[in-house]
Order: sequence, then structure tokens, then C-alpha cells
Amino acid sequence: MPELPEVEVLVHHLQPVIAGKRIRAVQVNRVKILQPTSLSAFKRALQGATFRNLSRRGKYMVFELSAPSSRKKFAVLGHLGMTGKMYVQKKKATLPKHAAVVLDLGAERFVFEDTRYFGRMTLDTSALAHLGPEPLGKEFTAAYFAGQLQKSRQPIKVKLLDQSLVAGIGNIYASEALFLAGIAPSRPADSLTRVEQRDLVRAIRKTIAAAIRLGSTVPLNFGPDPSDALFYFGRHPDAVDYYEESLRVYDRAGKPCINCGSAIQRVVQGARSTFFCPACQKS
DNA sequence: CACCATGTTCCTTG
DNA sequence: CCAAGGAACATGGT
Repeated sequence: MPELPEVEVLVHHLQPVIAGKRIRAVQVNRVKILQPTSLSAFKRALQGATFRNLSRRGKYMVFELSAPSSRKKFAVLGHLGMTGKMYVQKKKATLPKHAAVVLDLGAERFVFEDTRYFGRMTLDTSALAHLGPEPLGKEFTAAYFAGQLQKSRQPIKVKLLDQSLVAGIGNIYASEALFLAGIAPSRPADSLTRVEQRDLVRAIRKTIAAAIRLGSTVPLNFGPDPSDALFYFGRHPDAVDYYEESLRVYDRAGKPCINCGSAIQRVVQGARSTFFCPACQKS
């Protein structure tokens, strides 16, 4: 489930696993994943390079590497799309069916698996320039938020998915944050009161921070071959869906609101599902 | 077979 | 040029 919190948890776990590792060979099974970078340019850059650091910006992963001899640093941008996973496994482990990119690290291999191939692993970092502030950063203030919302008549739920407004909110946490703030998803962005703007900033921060905390409690070393796979996220076979159950409205259509018992509703906005409580969220 | 899915980009339309 | 809406991308689950 790659929204900001899932990417954050993955980056936290993956960073120490790949730092200092040198790439011996580059295998690309789906060139589309690299675009707009060409296969040859990607291979040329990564072959022999060493992972130095890994960080996150919005839903993007920023890999910093150093070139073989020159030690010159460069960046690779990663995005998990809808179904992407990145992990390191032993080389004797079976490669997944949809391994888009495989990097030989010696005894281990780095795998970017992506069933639907909506993800990216590319030398083009220009997407970062279009991102709004980090929701947990100090630049995401009520004043900034108010200024941006005033310029738009889009439904607030749709506006929250705009990565240039605030980076990292996806379809799940947009519904969750609006529920926490008590604001109906259909409200035009420019109709929020000053108090609602402030409440929504707080709700976004709280929702994202709580998800990161929860994700951090889920062990990532599981999967088809638990001993040697590091998944970006998921659920431990013994840990019973703890993460999923923490969602208050998302995917709970027809079920009782945890506050008032009313049936949670599902509506479609901008071709995506939105979940909300018609009683608790003010229209 | 139908519909749904955590994301982004591109194309139309106004 | 901008805003808004929707399809497209590709595969799998229910």
C-alpha cells in the first residue's frame, strides 16, 4: 500500500540493507519502468555503482549512488506505483513473476517487483520539483494550506490527492484524514472555514504519523520465503491484519461509523472511491 | 463476465 | 494558459 507512510517504512528498513553495496550486474525485464531513461543509459549508470543513501520525498524513493571510479554521485528515483515492492533477497531465492528490475549485489540481489508495472525506477528526478511540502514538515502550515485551497473549487478529497498541494497523500489517507477532521469529501476546497483548514492540517499530520508508527511495528522480513525476503509492506501471517483494521472509514462501506454507528458511504470522485460518514462529516 | 484496486500522466473539453 | 473530468496504463482478486 504505497502512500507516504508505507514508503517511509520501506525506506527506513531498506536503507541499511543496501548502503555500501555495489551493483555487479543490472537486469531489466520491463523497460517501461525506466522511462524516460533508456535501457542503455540506466545500465551504464548503475553498473558498478555503489548505493550510498536512500531517502524519501512524498511517495518517491531517492537512491543516492556513487559511480565506480570517479566516486561521482548521482540519484535514481523510485516510485512503487500501485503494486510495487522493493526488497533484497539471497540469490538462491526464486525471482518473482513480475520482477521489473533486478540488481546483482554479490551474495544478494535487489528486486523491484511490480505486478501492474505502474512504478518507476529512473535517472529522471524532475518529478521531485513539482511536489508540495511534506505533510509532516514545518512548511506545511495552515497559512500555506489556506492559500492553496482558496485557489480551487475542486472537491476537497480530490484536491488532497494533488501532489503539488502536499506530497504523499493517497486515496486511503485522504478519506481517513477528512473523517478525522469531520469534513465531507464533497466540500469545495475554497469553502473550508479557517477552523476547518486548521483542523484538516492537524488531521493529515495525525493520520500520516499514526500510519508510519503502525507500519513500523509490522515486521518486513516475511513473504513467500520469509527468511530471505524484505517486503515493503504487508501483514505478518501471525499478526492478523492489525494495520488494515486501523483504518476508520476506508473500504468500510455499509459498516457502522466508529463514532456514531451510521453506515459508512462510498462515493466516486474523480473516478476513485471515497469513503465517509454522512453524519460525522459536515457538508 | 463484470467490477474493483494503494498512482500518475495524458487527452479532451470548456 | 488553466481547471476539471475521465481514460489509459497492466494485472490480478473477488
